[in-house]
Amino acid sequence: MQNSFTEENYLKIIHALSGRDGVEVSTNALAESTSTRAASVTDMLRKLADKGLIHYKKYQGVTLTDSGEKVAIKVIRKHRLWEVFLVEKLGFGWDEVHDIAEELEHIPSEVLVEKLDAFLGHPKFDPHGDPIPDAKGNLTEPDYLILTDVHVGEKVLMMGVLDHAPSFLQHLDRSGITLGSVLEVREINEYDKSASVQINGGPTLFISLEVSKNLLVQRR
Amino acid sequence: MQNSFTEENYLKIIHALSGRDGVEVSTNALAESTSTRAASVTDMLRKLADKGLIHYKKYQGVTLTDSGEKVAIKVIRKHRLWEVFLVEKLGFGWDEVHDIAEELEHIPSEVLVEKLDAFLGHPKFDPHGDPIPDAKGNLTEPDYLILTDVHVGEKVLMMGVLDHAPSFLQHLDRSGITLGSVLEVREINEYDKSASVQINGGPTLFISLEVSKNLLVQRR
DNA sequence: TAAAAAATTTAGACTAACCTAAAAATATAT
DNA sequence: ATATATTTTTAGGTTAGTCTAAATTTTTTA
Repeated sequence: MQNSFTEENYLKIIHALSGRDGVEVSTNALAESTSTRAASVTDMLRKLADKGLIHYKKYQGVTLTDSGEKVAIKVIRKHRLWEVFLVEKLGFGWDEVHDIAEELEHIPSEVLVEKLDAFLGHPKFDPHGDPIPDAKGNLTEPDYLILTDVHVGEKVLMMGVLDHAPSFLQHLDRSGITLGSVLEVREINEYDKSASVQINGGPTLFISLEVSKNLLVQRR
Repeated sequence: MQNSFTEENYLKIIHALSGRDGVEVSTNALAESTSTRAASVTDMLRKLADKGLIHYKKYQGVTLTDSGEKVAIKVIRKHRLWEVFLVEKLGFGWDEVHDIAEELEHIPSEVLVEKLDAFLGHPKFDPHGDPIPDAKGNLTEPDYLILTDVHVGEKVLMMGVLDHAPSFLQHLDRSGITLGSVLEVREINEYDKSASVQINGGPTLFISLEVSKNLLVQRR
């Protein structure tokens, strides 16, 4: 049986909120993320549970079943592949593609996804550095550091972002920080934890804690 | 205001059934084309009329208003551009793309369409030879002949198909007939109007009236 | 041109996905 | 440990798009 646009969105969001360790997701958290009311979420959870896509006991929160996880990962694969297409082929900025990919991710057709993947050269990461699940549904989150965990003097490689908000991404653009940038932490301000960071051996700039918390990096 | 997936489909189908001269389309014809019942069509027509997208008087059939025409042509533009993408970039066959394009055509975003158009090199025709409306909504149907109107001895260029059914397109593939093929009518059978046609100066084959009726060609 | 047939619309219902308001269960705090 | 606050569910409603069955209008035919 085929899942609806809405069902796919719930599964995707449960996957995201559930995290790597598959922790229970609350009704309210889902209401927040789906921009609906808790009562509507309860309706949908009953439906998803009936279809065997989630584990649901009243008042206890939900987790994905294996079958629900499979669906969620397929949606994520499609979302991230379309984002690569939009940026690499159509020339969109990384701050512009989320909403469009949000629509494209629900286009059904296995063969479309596989042909798109091949056309794009089987990319491993999307324009925000998020890993793209393979055709079999294997999704391995690389264990990056957050910039706040980097010590003064260390040089790291910019690998991804946690916040995908256009305003955040545009801020990075204005700072000259993109995927692959080399960041050297020069100084950390004791008072507000802001950092002085040298970008690609060039200009040094101040990065607020808020920004640091959303930058995923890799040592060396 | 934004039109729904379903509304867009009705407008697109009314456009198709209405033809160049904008003739009235009947409720039953729409029921047939949308795979719904006449009663459902009536409901939708009232809604589209309320939105000013169609001219509708009870029992009299419908035509598009200027505003409805605009929406229909935008959908057609998207459908045909996505078909070009699927065939030219992803390597689908012309017999495989209709259903996928049927989904993609409803993805909203003006800028997506324009970037896609540019990426594809502003194509004028889709993989079935149908003209692609430009960004301003100008759609000029070229006046092709149907193969049945071609006389014995004439050489024509294969420009498009009227039937988009996969089985028909696959039949053409097997016959070696594609867009751009040169067809020379050698003989027309008086009895069943089947034709002997030489393809690209090579093999000559028999083409039934049913097939001839669906081939759009141009004198050269 | 009246009767029969066909096409269309109306009436009343259904499902998916949402809502508000109220009730029930769980969590927190004194 | 009980009262209060928070979270979640239930109950009952709404809208878009569909349905069937019945009523109405238009078209065809005799």
